[in-house]
Formats: sequence, C-alpha cells, structure tokens
Amino acid sequence: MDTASELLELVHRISRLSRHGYRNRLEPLGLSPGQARALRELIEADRPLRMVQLAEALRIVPRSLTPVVDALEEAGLVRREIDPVNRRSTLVLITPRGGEVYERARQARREVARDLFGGLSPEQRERLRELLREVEGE
Amino acid sequence: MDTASELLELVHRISRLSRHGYRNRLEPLGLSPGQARALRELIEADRPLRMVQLAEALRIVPRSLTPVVDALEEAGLVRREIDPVNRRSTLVLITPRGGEVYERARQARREVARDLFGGLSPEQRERLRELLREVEGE
DNA sequence: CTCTCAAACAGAGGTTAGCTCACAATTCTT
DNA sequence: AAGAATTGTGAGCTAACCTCTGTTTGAGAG
Repeated sequence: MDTASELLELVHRISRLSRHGYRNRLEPLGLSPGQARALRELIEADRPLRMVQLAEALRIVPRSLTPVVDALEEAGLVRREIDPVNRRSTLVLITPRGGEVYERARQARREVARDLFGGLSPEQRERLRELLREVEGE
Repeated sequence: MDTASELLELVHRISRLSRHGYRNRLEPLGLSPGQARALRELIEADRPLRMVQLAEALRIVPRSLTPVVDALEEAGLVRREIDPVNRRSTLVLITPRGGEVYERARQARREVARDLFGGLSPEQRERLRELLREVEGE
C-alpha cells in the first residue's frame, strides 16, 4: 500500500475515533456533533447568520442544515427570526441558554482533543497542524 | 481555539473531503466506500474470513457488516459459505469478479489519495504518516 | 409598474454508516 | 446432559449527508 493510500486510511480511522469520543462527551448535553458545530459557527461569527451563510460555513447544503437548526431551536439554544431586510431569509440567533450550553460543548471538545492528540508533544501537534492545513488548503 | 481543537476540526474536514472524492470515484464501479474497504480487507487477508473477523478488521460490530456483505454478494463480488469447521460461522470469500473489481477500486483509491495528498512532498507525507500513526495509537 | 427570473427555505424521500437489543442455531464447558 | 457462550441476522434506531420540488419573496428588464 502506498503512503498516500495509507494516509487516507489513517484519516478515516482517526476521524471515526474522534467522532465517537465527541459524541460520547456531548451526549450529556443533548447535542450531536453536528449541532455543536453549528452552534460554534454561530458563536464564532458573533452575529446572527442566515441559513445559507451558516450552511456555507459548515460546508453543507442549506437543506441539510434545516434539521440541525430545528433540533437546536427545539432545545431552546437558538432562535429563528425572519430577516427584516430580506424576508426570504431566516436569521439564526443564539439564545442565552445556547451560549451557556456551548461553553460546555467547548469544554467537551477540548477534552476529546486532549484524549486524541494528548500523546503528541506541542511541537508535534504544531507540525501536524501545518501538514493538515496544507492538505485541506487546495 | 487551541491547537488540539483545531486538529479535530481539520481531521473532520479532510475526512469528509476524502470520503466525498472516494465516493465519486467508486460510483462507476457500483461500490460504496464501506464496501470497497470490506473488499480490501478480504484481499489483504488473502483467505476467506468469518463475519466476526472481517468486522473486527473493519472496526465495526458484526451486525453492521451484514448489509455490506449482502450488497457485495448481490453484486457477485463475494460469496458466503458456511464454515465447515464451525457451522455457526459464515466464511466470506472473494469471487474472481470481486478480485477484478477490487483492482479498479484500488486504482480509484490511489487517485483520491493523490488528489488529496499530492500537494505534499514525499517527506511531508512520511512525516504526516508518522504523526497520524502516533495519534491512532498503532 | 408589471412580469419574469432568481434566491431562500422547507417538504418529501433516499443513502451510507454506524448502533442496540433480541433470538435461533450451534458449539463449548462442566 | 445441561447451561453458557458464540455467531450471524431480523427489527428498528440515529446522524449526517444528498437531491428534487414547491412556495414565498425580492430584484432587475422592459
């Protein structure tokens, strides 16, 4: 097996490991990894986003975002609001409760990251980050 | 965002990219990535495997393997056979056609790997491999 | 100012890749 | 011989994606 193919396999496995750990740690919060990611994009944007914008940030098609936001809204973590300047659009806003839950989700993510990458030295992590950015960047 | 958390995100994105590319390239062969992986484990084992063994190689529970093997059998790429030495067990065997299709799947995988990791020098790929192996915990 | 076209979202329905729990057949242990 | 464990699968669930359609709304052409 050539190196590149092995890399493919390694990425697949590590991604599965991380999803698994993430899911477990988020479970007590009632969040799925996808929901946590959506919440994070909203927090990081630091302003309400339209569905299309949020979908783009998550690199999914808008239709796939609908059930994610449905669940978050159901849980009272975000709110939908019609965009006053363009009534076709829906703005997604974080509620105070959403902010609180996100803080805990962030903590969970840090723990997973430590579980997974804690075996590497800071220098190794930095090198890994550079390499992966390179891979993602084209 | 700390480095470890960013690594989590990068792995997630790259894994999605690779799955996507892999799926596209396998589509003409009528294979899903999971089916291709099962085929590969069988080929690499170079002997018939029991369901449990194959599931273990793929790191999934046996129940999840059943529909994968169903599809491969349906397509005539593998055959199920009762293990003569233990009639509870099912052996999964590759058919000649399975071997042929796998050759093309392997080619597809190499192409995806090149698309994804082709931007790295051989030394970078090697370093990346070492780091990811470390993370996976051999 | 209307008329058409495009954008934004959600309904309906599909796929892959997992999971658990329950159960029948078989084999192993005592 | 009886009880316990192993093996595979039926039934049924979830997450995370997708496409195709249809409705509402906005924006630009004439």
